[in-house]
Amino acid sequence: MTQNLSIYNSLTNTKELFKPLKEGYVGMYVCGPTVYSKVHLGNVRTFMSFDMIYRYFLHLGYKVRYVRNITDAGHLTDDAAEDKISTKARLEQLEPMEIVQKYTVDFHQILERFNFLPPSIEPTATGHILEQIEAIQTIINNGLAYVVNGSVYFDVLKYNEKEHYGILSKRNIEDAIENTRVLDGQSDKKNPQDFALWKRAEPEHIQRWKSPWGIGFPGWHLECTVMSTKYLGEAFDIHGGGMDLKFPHHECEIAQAVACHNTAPVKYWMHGNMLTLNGKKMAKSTGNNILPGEIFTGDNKNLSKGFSASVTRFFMMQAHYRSVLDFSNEALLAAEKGHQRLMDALNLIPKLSTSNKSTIEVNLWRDKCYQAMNDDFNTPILIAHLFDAVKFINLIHDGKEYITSEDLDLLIKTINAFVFDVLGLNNNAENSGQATTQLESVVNMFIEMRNAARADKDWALSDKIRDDLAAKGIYLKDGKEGTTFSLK
RNA sequence: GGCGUUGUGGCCGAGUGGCUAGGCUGGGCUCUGCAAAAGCUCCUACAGCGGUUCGAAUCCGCUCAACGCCUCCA
Repeated sequence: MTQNLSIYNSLTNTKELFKPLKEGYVGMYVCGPTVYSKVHLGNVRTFMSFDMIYRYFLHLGYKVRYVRNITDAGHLTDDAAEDKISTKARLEQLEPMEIVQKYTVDFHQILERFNFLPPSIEPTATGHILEQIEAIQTIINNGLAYVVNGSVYFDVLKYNEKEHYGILSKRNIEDAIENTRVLDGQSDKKNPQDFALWKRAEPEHIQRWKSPWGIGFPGWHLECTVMSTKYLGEAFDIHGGGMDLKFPHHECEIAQAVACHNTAPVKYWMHGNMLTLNGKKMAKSTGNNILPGEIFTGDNKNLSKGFSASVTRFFMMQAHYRSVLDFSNEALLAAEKGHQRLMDALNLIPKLSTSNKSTIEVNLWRDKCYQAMNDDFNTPILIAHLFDAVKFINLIHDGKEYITSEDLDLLIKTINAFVFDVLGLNNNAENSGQATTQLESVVNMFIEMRNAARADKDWALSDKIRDDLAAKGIYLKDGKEGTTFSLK
């Protein structure tokens, strides 16, 4: 089962059979958030894709070390020698680490709400300044970086003499040079393509550390190289991130790693695609975004109502992680109904009766689920198969198909594994054990009263009970084998 | 301007050189006191124009459109 998993590798632009560097183990690094503001739903999508991937590896029995960093040292902006975190800090009269703390907590709370598994290690850039300085020194020693006025730059042209800068993003440095815009304040660089490894801190700059080249702060590409190497080794299996990080960020990571260790750092590069809103990429800077909190409350001009975390997750899992997904209220409403249908079927499982023969091929169905996931984590196909199971369950419940207890066990085991362990969905209706049991007994009481009324053909009372319960979010359904209810 | 991706039925979204995606919506039927649910069923698409092929929506070319990266960005 684990042998035929194939992964689309952005480095080769092909699907490749996944073979871990060390049998049975997976090392995975994913670029985490810059904690200078609230994450928006687009950010969440990428992390969710890799959460699903992490979950599937675990499900297959791999020992996974999943590293996802927190960028708390800030990134350079193009027009000032200071970074986002420091800029915001001054505006709000807060310590940089106060901003970091605030938005790190926010990030964690959001992910927890969406039922994310925590990564194995969540290192911070500020916690690895020493390692970054060491790496810079190594690159300088290897002749691939130079020092100017207290800053250190990576010498892209020099690197490109022996290596290919652009191997991931499929660019040629020569083309890049021709098309580079002339930017102000880059006179320190030998070449516009060069990127900062260490940046001198201006006097007003708040985040600053001592280094052999003076007081400053690390360049934004370096932390990922240093932290991935430290926790996963000089070469590791999977590096993930959003499509928009491919260039320059990931390209620079490759160059830095090669410059340090003379070895390609990553075997499989994976890139999740963007979540768009109104056909455009979500971005903090343009205001074209939805915050996760707004999804829950519905407090956004693009939303007619709030949606649960699990519905949102289901919506995202209905698209392949490498496809652009467009967010819309209409799509969310559709996802909500589909999600409900899936959960209703799962709730029906305990009520199924078994037979001495099966009229459905559970083994075949199960294999199809694995085939879908093994084909580059194709969750939309998996979900299509899950709806086949929904149909099975409903038909068995209606007495139109039959299943043995062995097959039922397999069905339950498989569907639970995929719905809850791999896709990470929640079944809200069965969340709180005791409360649910008590609610169930009370609702069943009403159902009995209503059945008595129906037996007397007292439709007025019967309908009143149904309508009043519906008004409280409890919906009755009259099936062949009695009345059941669902919560909304 | 350079590099790249995409264009699928009312909507969202998979996939494929010839064979059902799936979800949502709408129509019909079964069931039902009614409704809901469930089941069955119908509406059967692949931007446009050429080319390759026995056969293309799937491969190639061009056109149009959209998006992403080239600057911080999931």
